[in-house]
Amino acid sequence: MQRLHTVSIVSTPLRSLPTAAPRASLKSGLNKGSQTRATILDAALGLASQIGLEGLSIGALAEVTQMSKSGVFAHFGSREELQISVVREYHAKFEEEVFYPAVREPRGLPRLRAMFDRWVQRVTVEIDYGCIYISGAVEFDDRPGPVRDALVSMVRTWHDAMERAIRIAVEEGHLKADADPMQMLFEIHGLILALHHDARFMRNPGAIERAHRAFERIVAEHRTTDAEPAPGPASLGRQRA
Amino acid sequence: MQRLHTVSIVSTPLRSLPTAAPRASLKSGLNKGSQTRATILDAALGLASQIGLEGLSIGALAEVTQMSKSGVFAHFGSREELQISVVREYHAKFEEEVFYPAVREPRGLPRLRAMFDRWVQRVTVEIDYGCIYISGAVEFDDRPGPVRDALVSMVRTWHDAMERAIRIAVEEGHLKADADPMQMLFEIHGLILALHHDARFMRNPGAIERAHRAFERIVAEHRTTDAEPAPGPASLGRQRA
DNA sequence: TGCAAAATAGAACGACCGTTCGATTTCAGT
DNA sequence: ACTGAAATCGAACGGTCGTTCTATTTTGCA
Repeated sequence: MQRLHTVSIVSTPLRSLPTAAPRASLKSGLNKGSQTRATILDAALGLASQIGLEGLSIGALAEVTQMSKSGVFAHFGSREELQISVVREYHAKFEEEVFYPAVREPRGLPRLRAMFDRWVQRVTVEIDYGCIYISGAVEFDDRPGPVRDALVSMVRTWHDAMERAIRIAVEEGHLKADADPMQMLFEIHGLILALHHDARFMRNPGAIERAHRAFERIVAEHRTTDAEPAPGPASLGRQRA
Repeated sequence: MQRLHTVSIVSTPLRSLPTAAPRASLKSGLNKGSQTRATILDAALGLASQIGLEGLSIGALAEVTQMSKSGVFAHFGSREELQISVVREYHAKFEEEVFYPAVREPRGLPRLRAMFDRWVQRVTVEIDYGCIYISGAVEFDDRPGPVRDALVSMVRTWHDAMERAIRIAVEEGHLKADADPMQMLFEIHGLILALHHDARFMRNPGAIERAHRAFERIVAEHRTTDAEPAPGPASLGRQRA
């Protein structure tokens, strides 16, 4: 029993167990076991983001990884545990690509902007990959159980981090004191969801630009006069198309 | 081979047949057949909005409607056709509850506001019911086929109607001439998605108020000085909690 | 009222699902 | 190199799925 993967992004109930608790080798930490487990998990991530967490099947996963069904199964003990592991894996990837780089930016507007930019990237880079937070939220919105709980917990963690970034931008004097962080988060999150919808489902081009424009409008509305300069039109083309 | 399904809400290819075209009885138009078909469809609608279009199973549907599997099946000919029928049924309900009443409001801002208000209601009244447009978009965003096509077509139809309402508000002089209807639609749609997410998945109270506040902010930003009066705080409590 | 047609039931199908279990192979520490 | 443990396989299970077929009941018009 050792604790692996936390929920991180700070400030969440924390707590976790490795589900199956393999007798870890003392050094490298990479048994043959955890190695193939990682391989499976990676394949599962891709598969789940295409057909959804509910669509994830052990049989399909076995085929993709060239293993036997029981071989795959043994690593997780149950389908549900596999789903939860996938959620955790996605969360880890999300942190690595969105949160950690952004939090290294200076406090206030720059950090907030970095968070949004990277969030947008994550949602659109996965234009053929799918955001598990979003698809999972829809799949499990009235399907109680551990998978839903895991999803809610991790989405909330990320939202909290985002809200904190907004709050800091107020503290730093970049945003007006009467800005409502929860309201701003609500609206910004809406932009991400609309982007996901328009880009992935409707296949409308130009959704990325619209999301950025809307974000800048929201920021502009709450910005103090002495805040750091607007990003200018250059920032619209900043991210790789 | 006959061509079926309309899209309606005006201005779309139009055309329709009842999917299976039963030899209709000349008067009431309600065979025993189409009667039970309607019953099944109603149950399917409820079931699909809980577990999703993909989760819809003929067996479960048979159990709910107290029929045999083959009895249910016979009405649609295939699971896929059942799914498409459900989508169409939802579309019809959506039109009836959102579009038609709103389009009876005066052109311009009042109509636009009515559309949004009713849209919000539709998404939140179904707080234990689920919006098939939203869940379907996520389920089928990379699952090509007739179901996806039907979904896209109907969502696009509604979005077009909404965009037209915005454009009319500009023509009527309620919104500034430089307002960008597609951009506004993008942002407003984001509010609906965020509302759905926060209310249904995160179970955050206050999402409805936040959606309305954000909408008013968007409108205020583009409103001309001589437009009709702002709705005042009363409108926030207007819809049944 | 009678009778064809429509609607429904019931059983069976092959396919895939998650899961269990015992046998077998591969790994890692000595 | 040996050996116990970990990892993997292969077959089988009961269950549900969508679908097909044939029989039976119900319906609606003459």
